[in-house]
Amino acid sequence: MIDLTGLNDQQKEAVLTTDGPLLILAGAGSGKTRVLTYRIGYLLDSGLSKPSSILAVTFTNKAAEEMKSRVRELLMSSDLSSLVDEVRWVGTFHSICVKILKQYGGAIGIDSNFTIVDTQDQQSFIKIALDNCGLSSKEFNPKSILAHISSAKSNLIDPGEYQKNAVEYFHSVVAKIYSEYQGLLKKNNSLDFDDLIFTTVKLLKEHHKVLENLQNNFKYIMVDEYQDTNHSQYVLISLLANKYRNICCVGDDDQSIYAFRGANISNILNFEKDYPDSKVIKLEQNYRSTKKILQASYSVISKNVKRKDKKLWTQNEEGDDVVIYKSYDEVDEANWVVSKIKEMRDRSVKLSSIAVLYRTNSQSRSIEESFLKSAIPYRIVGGLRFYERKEIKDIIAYLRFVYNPNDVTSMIRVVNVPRRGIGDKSLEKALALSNSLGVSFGEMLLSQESFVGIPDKVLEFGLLYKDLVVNLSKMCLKDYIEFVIERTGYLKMLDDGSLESPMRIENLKELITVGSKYSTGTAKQNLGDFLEEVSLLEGVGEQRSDRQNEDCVTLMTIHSSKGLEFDIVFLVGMEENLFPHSNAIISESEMEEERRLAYVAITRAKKKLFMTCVHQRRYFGKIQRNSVSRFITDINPSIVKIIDFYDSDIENEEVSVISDKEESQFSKKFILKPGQKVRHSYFGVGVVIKSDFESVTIDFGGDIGNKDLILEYAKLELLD
DNA sequence: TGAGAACAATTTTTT
DNA sequence: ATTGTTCTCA
Ligand SMILES: Nc1ncnc2c1ncn2[C@@H]1O[C@H](COP(=O)(O)OP(=O)(O)OP(=O)(O)O)[C@@H](O)[C@H]1O
Repeated sequence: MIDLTGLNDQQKEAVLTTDGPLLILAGAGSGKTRVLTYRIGYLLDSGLSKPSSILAVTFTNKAAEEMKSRVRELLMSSDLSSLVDEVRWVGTFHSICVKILKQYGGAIGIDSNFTIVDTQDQQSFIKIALDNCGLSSKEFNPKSILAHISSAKSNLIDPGEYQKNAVEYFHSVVAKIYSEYQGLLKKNNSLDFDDLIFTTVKLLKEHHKVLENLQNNFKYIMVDEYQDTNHSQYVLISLLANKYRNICCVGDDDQSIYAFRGANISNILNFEKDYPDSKVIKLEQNYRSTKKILQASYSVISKNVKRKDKKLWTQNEEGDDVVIYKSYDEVDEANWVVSKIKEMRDRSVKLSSIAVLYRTNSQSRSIEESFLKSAIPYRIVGGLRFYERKEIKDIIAYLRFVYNPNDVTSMIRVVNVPRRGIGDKSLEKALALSNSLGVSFGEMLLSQESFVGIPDKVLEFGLLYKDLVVNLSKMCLKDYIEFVIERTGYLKMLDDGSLESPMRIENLKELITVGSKYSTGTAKQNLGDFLEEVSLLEGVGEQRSDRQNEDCVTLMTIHSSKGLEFDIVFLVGMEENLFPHSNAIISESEMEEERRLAYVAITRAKKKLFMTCVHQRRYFGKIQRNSVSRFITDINPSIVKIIDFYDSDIENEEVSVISDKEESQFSKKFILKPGQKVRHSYFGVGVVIKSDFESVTIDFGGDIGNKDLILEYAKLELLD
């Protein structure tokens, strides 16, 4: 039995409103995901639906994972554990579309063993496309072209239509490349991320049978984080829901943070127009955070002008002040965070209840280094992604070529890795041969005896390929991956005693671990599923067995933290130009998105929130100074406690906190004249060069030289 | 063909 | 600052 007593009245209503269109519009931590989870549980428990008739989608892997695990937990504790494995249609938009395309894609000429190309592959294809069109990739930035194509695809615009709409010269170039690019993908039996959705929509629109089939199957559809859907995803959902109209969308317009990749808030704002018979439920009680954290989040989000005001309340306790640490540089910042975490660990706080969040992936570097030194276990989500690492991509390329003898792209990637003396010339010759004979490159290698004119070195590679193919059905996937790494000479190549080699070998071991999940059946049977999992980037690298269950701190971008919650959150790099990011500051709408992002970040915290900013930070190897983020100064000072870096060496930092307004007010009154001698507690004695109301430049002489300080925080002592 | 030099890009966020 | 990409020459 599903126990609904853990829900408030509105939540209960949302769970029990099973039929007809339903929109749940609610702020952070108000239990939206909880409602979805219980709704799934209730649908199953009441017998209203079979597990396979429920479709629940969201946008990020992390959020999908969260939803899956919450559903599993609920079912396990409600005597419904037998159904857990049957709830199959819970996942990201992309993974759902892959499932649909694998099954029905044939109708529009999609081979069921298609590969999904990642960003790097996409860029190579664009470069080739440019080349084929006689255009230079110097003149036309491949990234920019890709961005245009991607946005076209999320709006369901195909190359032909794009061409028609093109006004500027650049657009017509994009149109040409777009068309060429699609041709290349097709030839390689590949789809990119945007294609997964676009193609599925096309399939549903063009093949009524398939659409009907799926419409009949998905009796209940639920979408989490609906504010993040783009046009193509919106159309997809509308199509699927059009029969039963039992569609439940959940979201929060204040948490829309993916507009940069085409997400459209009007999808959620227009829900009531799309479904005039819909019911709208608002949830206003926050169950996650303390009063102070909630207040901080409100003072940030309420500054957005293009926003429907909604206010959350909570019965949770007042909680502690938001602690702000102003550090010297990113190393100091990281060390401070780690030292705080150490203190907490010593007070037996669970590390898994702690998260460090940042705006950009690059910030994880300094934090990670500090963690490594301190030996505190941590886990980085996303970032320099596992699957993007060269060694992983290389082995995957071998596997793909084995799986699909047509996959020339993968073959080209590894044919000479490690070095086999196969250069452009030999390769071109061999490729031309297979092309002219109309056989796949793989087939040609396998029956090489029957072909003349293959270069010697390529023949040798062919023997290796043959061996790989033959062994595919002889062992399980885990052993097979190991075999490939060994047999191709890849391991030997890596093991060259260089600095990175142990790390790379470690990564390959991790890949083998991912493969070990497929323990039943041969590699031949599982390779397809494995490759699909890997290309959907579903948390590879986090599945490492030794890390999975270990109690460790989570490091991730704010974007990937959406939908999650932690007792303790550290928000690092709270500086102007970093967060809000410099690229966003010029545009009003992007600025609002940054602010929503800050709102998401703050509302991840349940009990304690720390924010840090630095005095100076290395950026492209250069030192940059930025002022404190507006998202810090927007918070009501009465719930904030500030700690400055030069005090932190002193034993008890709590004592030296400047929290009274009087004190900071007082220091603000100083207007320093050039030539004034001052003493700074960190840099020592110096001479003022120039000063205004807020900041001061001081020459400390020697190695330190000129420093720009913020008057308010640099507690300066005047000397005569 | 491969090694090394010269050069360019990288750091906004995800699938 | 670091890493990857392209160019040049032996
Ligand atoms: N009625 C309730 N009673 C007790 N706890 C609740 C209740 N509703 C939600 N919670 C708790 O509040 C927290 C936030 O819930 P949930 O993650 O579902 O919110 P959300 O609205 O999805 O948040 P977000 O918008 O940030 O994703 C969870 O820890 C959940 O267990």
